[in-house]
Amino acid sequence: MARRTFDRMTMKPELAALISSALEQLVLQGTLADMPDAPLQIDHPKDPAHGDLSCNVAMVIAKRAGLSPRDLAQQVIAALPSNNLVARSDIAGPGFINFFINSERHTEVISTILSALSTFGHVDIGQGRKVQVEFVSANPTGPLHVGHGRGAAIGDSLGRLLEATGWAVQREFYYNDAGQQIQNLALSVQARAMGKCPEDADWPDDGYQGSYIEDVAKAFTSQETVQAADREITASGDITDLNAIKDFAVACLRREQDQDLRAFAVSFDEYFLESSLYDSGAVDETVSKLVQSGHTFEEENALWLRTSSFGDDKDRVMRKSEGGYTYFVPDVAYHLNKWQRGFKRVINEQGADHHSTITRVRAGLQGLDAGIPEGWPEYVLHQMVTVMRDGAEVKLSKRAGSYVTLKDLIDWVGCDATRYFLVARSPTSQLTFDIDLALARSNENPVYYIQYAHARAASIRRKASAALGDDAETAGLDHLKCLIEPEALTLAITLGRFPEVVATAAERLEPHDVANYLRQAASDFHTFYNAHHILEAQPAVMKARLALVAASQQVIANGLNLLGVSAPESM
RNA sequence: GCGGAAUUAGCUCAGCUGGAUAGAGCGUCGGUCUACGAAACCGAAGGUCGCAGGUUCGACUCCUGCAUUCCGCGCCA
Repeated sequence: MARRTFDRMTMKPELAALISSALEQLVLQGTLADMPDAPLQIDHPKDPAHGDLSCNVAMVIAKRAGLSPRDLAQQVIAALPSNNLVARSDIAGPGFINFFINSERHTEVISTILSALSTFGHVDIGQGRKVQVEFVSANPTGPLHVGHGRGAAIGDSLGRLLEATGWAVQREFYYNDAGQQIQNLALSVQARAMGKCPEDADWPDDGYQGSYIEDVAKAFTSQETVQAADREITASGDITDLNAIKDFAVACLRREQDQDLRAFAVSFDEYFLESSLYDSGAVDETVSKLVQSGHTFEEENALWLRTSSFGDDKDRVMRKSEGGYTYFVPDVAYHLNKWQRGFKRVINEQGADHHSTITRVRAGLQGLDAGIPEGWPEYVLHQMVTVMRDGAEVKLSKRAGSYVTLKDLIDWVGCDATRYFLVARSPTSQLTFDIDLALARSNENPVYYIQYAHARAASIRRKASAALGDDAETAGLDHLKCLIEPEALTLAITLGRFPEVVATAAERLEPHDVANYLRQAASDFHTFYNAHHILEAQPAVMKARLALVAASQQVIANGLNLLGVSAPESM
């Protein structure tokens, strides 16, 4: 039912139906023994000479039919029912059937866009089902770095894509606020508060060295008050009270991370604290369930989980000989909690350096015998980011010391460019972030290239509306058959592909598809703009072109929105 | 050593889950503003898709080896 919104917006299913009935016809005639079992494959050819859509069915079934692909293709074409979609069809190459679509069918999408507006591209695949996207999930032990930025850009964009495809999305940030690293944080702040430096002999092992630790220490000793997402803490100033330092430091860094994320236009529905799993007893409960299920054993004073019976290469310690749990135990408890909250679908976006945790967490969940499917949860892993400037790698940040922060990037190149660059490449590729390119205000820079297309469209429409009033675009919908130039038709075809791009990007969990599409859409728009004057054409043509411009602006805005990048009216 | 990811034009990267002559952008070279925004457009040059086999009508895509790079491999998180 909901699928039909999608179907109406693309011509593929319509063409598939025509070909299917042609094949049925051939079966009735006895030319074919039966219908092909695989679904028909219909593609957009790269070469315009190969038509608008093409189908390979003749090559696929030729052998079984005992005919040459080209002969079979000829028969398929002859058996095609009459319709208003296909203007012409050809046989090409080894047996492709190429279809040329009636140009009115290409431009009718303009009406669809101008009535759907910001919902054009939405496709109801999820049908309101719940999905959780967990991303960023940085430890509150320091500022967010560029890797977190990549996770934030990808995760948030995934959320937007899933929303656009009909899912009820919940965005969650998991705070590891209970482990050894938090202890190190508190010790580092304490050391700073006592006037020590990382160079000193008695500086804590594995202490954090960035200058932000000094800031936290100063704030603590001067008894400042910090407002983090869900709590307010005033520092006692007592530098012997390690727990007080810990709570205060965590609050400080959470606040800083929250501010960075806000500057990055990323927000969350839920901040889930690891410590709450200890407080509620969920961790102990998880452990005893695993023990009951018989998937654990004791050895050398420690409790182990047989992760190797769930695909891990060796078994893993759950409870250390000194009594504490290893980090993946609360992770399992956390994911059980997600399952119990009713998320039949969960997507975790993380850095690829955490790859090894996947097997462990899934193994723990299987060991619970809680009816959780084997491949749950899903993971999207992104590879490392390196930052280049003036041809050299940038490694240090003033504030964090050892890594470039997300805030550094936003300060250098702005939120839009940062988000675009971090989301525009496949998560599986290592990413080189070129500061000089991101700063360029020219066609070197894809962000500005796309935004410029949007601003240009807005500018023409402002001029048109001042000269002609606001209804010229609507009137243009009655004259769409005036759009006959190849540049106009190419643009309209590209605009019409948008819902398919959104659906595919959401299904494959690959937001960079949208970035690539936008570059194509912007390019087609610029080409059309340069080839044909809009405001000086004959009235009917002018109005039709204005409608096309309005539709282009809308689609580019919708696409940029999926990436969390702004769509400026002027630049 | 084991596991994961990557390898495509000088550079940065796509390649729609197996389709036609492998594509963009940048860079290089050459054109286009007395008209709606030149932050743009048009054209040219540029390739052994890391290497070797295999699967089939058809392979950058799938399978098996090999090479190189990155990331993991703790009773750290």
